[in-house]
Amino acid sequence: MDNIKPETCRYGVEASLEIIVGKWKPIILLHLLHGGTKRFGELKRMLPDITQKMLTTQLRELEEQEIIMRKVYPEVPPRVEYSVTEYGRGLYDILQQMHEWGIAHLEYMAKKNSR
Amino acid sequence: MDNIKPETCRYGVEASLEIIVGKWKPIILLHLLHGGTKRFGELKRMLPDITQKMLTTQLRELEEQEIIMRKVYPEVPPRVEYSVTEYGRGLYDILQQMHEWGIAHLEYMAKKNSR
DNA sequence: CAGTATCCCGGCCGATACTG
DNA sequence: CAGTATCGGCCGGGATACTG
Repeated sequence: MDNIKPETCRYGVEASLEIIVGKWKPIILLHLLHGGTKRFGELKRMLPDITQKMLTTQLRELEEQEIIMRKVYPEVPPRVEYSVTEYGRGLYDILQQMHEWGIAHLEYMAKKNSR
Repeated sequence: MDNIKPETCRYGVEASLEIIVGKWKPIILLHLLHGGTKRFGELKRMLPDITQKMLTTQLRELEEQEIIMRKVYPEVPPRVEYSVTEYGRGLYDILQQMHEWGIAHLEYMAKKNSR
Protein backbone atom coordinates (compact mmCIF):
# COMPACT_ATOMS: atom_id res chain seq x y z
CA MET A 1 0.00 0.00 0.00
CA ASP A 2 2.63 2.43 -1.12
CA ASN A 3 2.15 6.16 -1.49
CA ILE A 4 -1.27 6.08 0.12
CA LYS A 5 -1.82 7.38 3.62
CA PRO A 6 -3.98 5.37 6.00
CA GLU A 7 -5.63 8.55 7.20
CA THR A 8 -6.67 9.29 3.64
CA CYS A 9 -7.76 5.77 2.72
CA ARG A 10 -9.76 5.41 5.86
CA TYR A 11 -12.59 7.70 4.86
CA GLY A 12 -13.16 6.03 1.52
CA VAL A 13 -13.14 2.58 3.04
CA GLU A 14 -15.53 3.61 5.77
CA ALA A 15 -17.84 5.31 3.29
CA SER A 16 -18.05 2.08 1.31
CA LEU A 17 -18.65 0.06 4.43
CA GLU A 18 -21.44 2.34 5.51
CA ILE A 19 -23.30 1.31 2.39
CA ILE A 20 -22.87 -2.43 2.32
CA VAL A 21 -22.97 -3.02 6.05
CA GLY A 22 -26.41 -3.99 7.23
CA LYS A 23 -27.67 -7.43 7.98
CA TRP A 24 -29.50 -7.80 4.66
CA LYS A 25 -27.87 -5.29 2.36
CA PRO A 26 -25.32 -7.51 0.63
CA ILE A 27 -27.84 -10.17 -0.27
CA ILE A 28 -30.42 -7.64 -1.37
CA LEU A 29 -27.84 -6.03 -3.63
CA LEU A 30 -26.73 -9.38 -4.98
CA HIS A 31 -30.29 -10.33 -5.83
CA LEU A 32 -30.95 -7.05 -7.61
CA LEU A 33 -27.61 -7.11 -9.40
CA HIS A 34 -28.14 -10.68 -10.49
CA GLY A 35 -31.84 -10.74 -11.18
CA GLY A 36 -32.51 -7.16 -12.19
CA THR A 37 -35.63 -5.27 -11.17
CA LYS A 38 -37.69 -6.87 -8.44
CA ARG A 39 -40.92 -6.10 -6.66
CA PHE A 40 -41.09 -5.75 -2.90
CA GLY A 41 -42.94 -9.03 -2.55
CA GLU A 42 -40.49 -10.86 -4.79
CA LEU A 43 -37.58 -9.80 -2.64
CA LYS A 44 -39.53 -10.75 0.44
CA ARG A 45 -40.01 -14.23 -0.97
CA MET A 46 -36.35 -14.53 -1.94
CA LEU A 47 -35.34 -13.68 1.63
CA PRO A 48 -37.62 -15.94 3.66
CA ASP A 49 -36.14 -14.94 7.01
CA ILE A 50 -36.35 -11.18 6.67
CA THR A 51 -39.18 -9.25 8.29
CA GLN A 52 -41.16 -6.71 6.31
CA LYS A 53 -39.88 -3.97 8.54
CA MET A 54 -36.24 -4.87 7.94
CA LEU A 55 -36.75 -5.23 4.19
CA THR A 56 -38.31 -1.78 4.12
CA THR A 57 -35.63 -0.08 6.17
CA GLN A 58 -32.72 -1.69 4.35
CA LEU A 59 -34.24 -0.74 1.00
CA ARG A 60 -34.87 2.81 2.17
CA GLU A 61 -31.29 3.21 3.29
CA LEU A 62 -29.91 1.92 0.00
CA GLU A 63 -32.28 4.24 -1.83
CA GLU A 64 -31.13 7.21 0.20
CA GLN A 65 -27.56 6.51 -0.88
CA GLU A 66 -28.78 6.27 -4.48
CA ILE A 67 -27.57 2.70 -4.77
CA ILE A 68 -31.02 1.48 -5.72
CA MET A 69 -34.08 3.07 -7.31
CA ARG A 70 -37.61 2.80 -6.05
CA LYS A 71 -40.38 3.06 -8.59
CA VAL A 72 -43.98 3.23 -7.47
CA TYR A 73 -46.81 2.38 -9.87
CA PRO A 74 -50.04 4.12 -8.91
CA GLU A 75 -52.20 1.03 -9.13
CA VAL A 76 -54.45 -0.92 -6.83
CA PRO A 77 -53.11 -3.08 -5.39
CA PRO A 78 -49.88 -1.09 -5.19
CA ARG A 79 -46.81 -2.15 -7.13
CA VAL A 80 -43.31 -1.05 -6.20
CA GLU A 81 -40.21 -2.04 -8.08
CA TYR A 82 -36.61 -1.85 -6.98
CA SER A 83 -33.52 -1.85 -9.17
CA VAL A 84 -29.84 -1.02 -8.86
CA THR A 85 -28.88 2.38 -10.24
CA GLU A 86 -26.12 2.72 -12.78
CA TYR A 87 -24.17 4.34 -10.01
CA GLY A 88 -24.84 1.46 -7.64
CA ARG A 89 -23.50 -1.02 -10.17
CA GLY A 90 -20.07 0.30 -9.27
CA LEU A 91 -20.31 -1.86 -6.18
CA TYR A 92 -20.24 -4.96 -8.35
CA ASP A 93 -16.46 -5.26 -8.38
CA ILE A 94 -16.18 -4.78 -4.66
CA LEU A 95 -18.81 -7.40 -3.89
CA GLN A 96 -17.22 -9.74 -6.39
CA GLN A 97 -13.83 -9.42 -4.75
CA MET A 98 -15.25 -9.76 -1.28
CA HIS A 99 -17.00 -12.89 -2.46
CA GLU A 100 -13.82 -14.45 -3.80
CA TRP A 101 -11.62 -13.53 -0.86
CA GLY A 102 -14.34 -14.54 1.57
CA ILE A 103 -14.81 -17.98 0.08
CA ALA A 104 -11.05 -18.55 0.17
CA HIS A 105 -11.03 -17.39 3.78
CA LEU A 106 -13.83 -19.75 4.76
CA GLU A 107 -11.92 -22.65 3.21
CA TYR A 108 -8.70 -21.60 4.88
CA MET A 109 -10.31 -21.45 8.30
CA ALA A 110 -12.13 -24.74 7.73
CA LYS A 111 -8.91 -26.52 6.85
CA LYS A 112 -7.16 -24.98 9.82
CA ASN A 113 -9.85 -26.11 12.21
CA SER A 114 -9.76 -29.65 10.86
CA ARG A 115 -6.09 -30.04 11.68
CA MET B 1 -23.13 -10.47 -11.98
CA ASP B 2 -23.75 -13.28 -14.41
CA ASN B 3 -23.55 -16.96 -13.61
CA ILE B 4 -23.14 -16.35 -9.90
CA LYS B 5 -25.99 -17.03 -7.51
CA PRO B 6 -26.72 -14.48 -4.78
CA GLU B 7 -27.17 -17.31 -2.29
CA THR B 8 -23.66 -18.49 -3.09
CA CYS B 9 -22.00 -15.08 -3.15
CA ARG B 10 -23.62 -14.08 0.07
CA TYR B 11 -21.49 -16.21 2.31
CA GLY B 12 -18.20 -15.05 0.87
CA VAL B 13 -19.21 -11.43 1.07
CA GLU B 14 -20.38 -11.80 4.64
CA ALA B 15 -17.21 -13.64 5.61
CA SER B 16 -15.14 -10.76 4.29
CA LEU B 17 -17.30 -8.23 6.05
CA GLU B 18 -16.97 -10.06 9.33
CA ILE B 19 -13.27 -9.36 9.16
CA ILE B 20 -13.11 -5.72 8.17
CA VAL B 21 -16.16 -4.56 10.05
CA GLY B 22 -15.29 -3.12 13.41
CA LYS B 23 -14.96 0.50 14.29
CA TRP B 24 -11.16 0.50 14.15
CA LYS B 25 -10.28 -2.47 11.99
CA PRO B 26 -9.92 -0.79 8.61
CA ILE B 27 -7.63 1.91 9.89
CA ILE B 28 -5.56 -0.52 11.94
CA LEU B 29 -5.12 -2.68 8.86
CA LEU B 30 -4.27 0.32 6.71
CA HIS B 31 -1.61 1.43 9.17
CA LEU B 32 -0.05 -2.02 9.36
CA LEU B 33 -0.24 -2.53 5.61
CA HIS B 34 1.26 0.87 4.97
CA GLY B 35 3.77 1.15 7.75
CA GLY B 36 4.67 -2.47 8.38
CA THR B 37 5.24 -3.90 11.84
CA LYS B 38 4.11 -1.71 14.70
CA ARG B 39 4.20 -1.93 18.47
CA PHE B 40 1.06 -1.66 20.56
CA GLY B 41 1.99 1.78 21.79
CA GLU B 42 2.82 3.02 18.31
CA LEU B 43 -0.61 2.04 17.07
CA LYS B 44 -2.16 3.64 20.11
CA ARG B 45 -0.40 6.89 19.28
CA MET B 46 -1.43 6.70 15.64
CA LEU B 47 -5.06 6.34 16.69
CA PRO B 48 -5.43 9.07 19.30
CA ASP B 49 -9.13 8.47 19.89
CA ILE B 50 -9.06 4.74 20.48
CA THR B 51 -9.16 3.36 24.01
CA GLN B 52 -6.68 0.72 25.09
CA LYS B 53 -9.46 -1.75 25.53
CA MET B 54 -10.76 -1.27 22.00
CA LEU B 55 -7.28 -1.46 20.51
CA THR B 56 -6.71 -4.72 22.32
CA THR B 57 -9.99 -6.31 21.33
CA GLN B 58 -9.80 -5.26 17.69
CA LEU B 59 -6.24 -6.58 17.47
CA ARG B 60 -7.24 -9.84 19.13
CA GLU B 61 -10.06 -10.38 16.70
CA LEU B 62 -7.86 -9.74 13.69
CA GLU B 63 -5.30 -12.09 15.14
CA GLU B 64 -7.89 -14.81 15.63
CA GLN B 65 -8.74 -14.61 11.94
CA GLU B 66 -5.03 -14.82 11.16
CA ILE B 67 -5.08 -11.46 9.41
CA ILE B 68 -2.38 -10.11 11.69
CA MET B 69 0.40 -11.65 13.74
CA ARG B 70 1.19 -10.87 17.35
CA LYS B 71 4.76 -11.27 18.47
CA VAL B 72 5.65 -10.95 22.13
CA TYR B 73 9.23 -10.22 23.19
CA PRO B 74 9.95 -11.51 26.68
CA GLU B 75 11.49 -8.29 27.94
CA VAL B 76 10.90 -5.84 30.73
CA PRO B 77 9.15 -3.59 29.99
CA PRO B 78 7.14 -5.81 27.63
CA ARG B 79 7.30 -5.35 23.87
CA VAL B 80 4.60 -6.60 21.53
CA GLU B 81 4.68 -6.18 17.79
CA TYR B 82 1.87 -6.51 15.30
CA SER B 83 2.15 -7.15 11.59
CA VAL B 84 -0.10 -8.24 8.74
CA THR B 85 0.27 -11.88 7.75
CA GLU B 86 0.99 -12.86 4.17
CA TYR B 87 -2.52 -14.19 4.17
CA GLY B 88 -3.92 -10.93 5.47
CA ARG B 89 -2.27 -9.01 2.67
CA GLY B 90 -4.93 -10.49 0.41
CA LEU B 91 -7.23 -7.84 1.83
CA TYR B 92 -5.15 -5.13 0.20
CA ASP B 93 -7.06 -5.18 -3.09
CA ILE B 94 -10.41 -5.10 -1.37
CA LEU B 95 -9.47 -2.17 0.84
CA GLN B 96 -7.99 -0.40 -2.14
CA GLN B 97 -11.17 -0.76 -4.15
CA MET B 98 -13.34 0.24 -1.24
CA HIS B 99 -11.16 3.30 -0.83
CA GLU B 100 -11.54 4.33 -4.45
CA TRP B 101 -15.25 3.70 -4.71
CA GLY B 102 -15.82 5.30 -1.32
CA ILE B 103 -14.00 8.50 -2.22
CA ALA B 104 -15.99 8.73 -5.44
CA HIS B 105 -19.16 8.17 -3.47
CA LEU B 106 -18.33 10.89 -0.96
CA GLU B 107 -17.75 13.33 -3.80
CA TYR B 108 -20.93 12.28 -5.54
CA MET B 109 -23.01 12.83 -2.43
CA ALA B 110 -21.27 16.13 -1.66
CA LYS B 111 -22.04 17.46 -5.13
CA LYS B 112 -25.62 16.27 -4.89
CA ASN B 113 -26.15 18.01 -1.56
CA SER B 114 -24.70 21.26 -2.87
CA ARG B 115 -27.27 21.45 -5.65
C1' DC C 1 4.43 -0.98 28.24
C1' DA C 2 0.73 -3.53 27.20
C1' DG C 3 -2.58 -4.98 28.69
C1' DT C 4 -7.55 -6.60 32.15
C1' DA C 5 -11.79 -5.75 34.66
C1' DT C 6 -16.27 -3.36 35.23
C1' DC C 7 -19.97 -0.73 34.23
C1' DC C 8 -22.99 1.19 31.04
C1' DC C 9 -25.38 3.27 26.93
C1' DG C 10 -27.22 3.60 22.16
C1' DG C 11 -28.68 1.49 18.10
C1' DC C 12 -29.33 -2.51 15.17
C1' DC C 13 -32.37 -5.84 14.60
C1' DG C 14 -36.42 -9.02 15.54
C1' DA C 15 -41.44 -10.03 16.84
C1' DT C 16 -45.80 -8.65 16.43
C1' DA C 17 -49.77 -6.02 15.20
C1' DC C 18 -52.06 -2.73 12.31
C1' DT C 19 -53.29 -0.06 7.50
C1' DG C 20 -54.16 2.67 2.79
C1' DC D 1 -49.45 -5.53 -1.88
C1' DA D 2 -46.45 -2.83 0.38
C1' DG D 3 -45.89 -0.89 3.73
C1' DT D 4 -46.05 1.70 9.46
C1' DA D 5 -46.05 1.54 14.50
C1' DT D 6 -44.47 -0.16 18.85
C1' DC D 7 -41.86 -2.66 22.06
C1' DG D 8 -37.92 -4.94 23.60
C1' DG D 9 -33.30 -7.65 23.66
C1' DC D 10 -28.57 -8.05 22.46
C1' DC D 11 -24.09 -6.49 21.91
C1' DG D 12 -20.55 -3.36 19.94
C1' DG D 13 -18.26 0.09 21.76
C1' DG D 14 -16.88 3.93 25.29
C1' DA D 15 -15.29 5.60 30.16
C1' DT D 16 -12.77 4.56 33.83
C1' DA D 17 -9.86 2.17 36.99
C1' DC D 18 -6.51 -1.29 37.98
C1' DT D 19 -2.06 -4.61 37.04
C1' DG D 20 2.11 -7.98 35.79
